[in-house]
Amino acid sequence: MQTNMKNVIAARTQAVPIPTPEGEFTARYSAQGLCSLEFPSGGKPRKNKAATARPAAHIRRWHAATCEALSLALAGQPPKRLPPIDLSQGTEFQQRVWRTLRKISRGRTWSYAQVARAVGNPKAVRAVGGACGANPIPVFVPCHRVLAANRRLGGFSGCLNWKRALLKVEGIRLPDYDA
DNA sequence: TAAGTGCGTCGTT
DNA sequence: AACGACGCACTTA
Repeated sequence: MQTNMKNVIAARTQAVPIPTPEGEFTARYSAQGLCSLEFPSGGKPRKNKAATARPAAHIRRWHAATCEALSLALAGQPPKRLPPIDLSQGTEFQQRVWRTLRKISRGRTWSYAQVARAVGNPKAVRAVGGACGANPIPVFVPCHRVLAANRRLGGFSGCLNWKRALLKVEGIRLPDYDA
């Protein structure tokens, strides 16, 4: 994605921290809803980082849903409610992939090839991997449920341990050699 | 079986 | 034109 586009998005979105036992996630909201979720970075305590303005009421509502859903997800539980999900920043192909990922139910896994078939480009297997890597809302758009064909772990844009952890709390067993 | 190599394929940069 | 969060066929031990 072009950097200037990123800047535009950054300028029009609001970042809100989410403290969890696992560290501080960051949620970003556009006018349409939750547009990105970031894993805790390095574990910085976050100093007096330019105290962002108190979010508007509708964003506070969305954020409450996000926090609750994230907390549940980290425990392997389904969300009671979710904020609106804004995937509009992706390309056509990426959005097709991301929408497909949302259909993978909790506790199940698909292969990259399966996802490729589902989006109608059976041969675009590697491209699906690329789209997963570009997923702006991990956890809620469950790219961690996509494994390589041999049922090995495959990759993850964040640290692979997050993928392992999320699969684990969902009760998904991986071959020993991935442990 | 297990591990390694090579190559097709396709969206993105 | 180059690069992957892949998959598959095909060696080697």
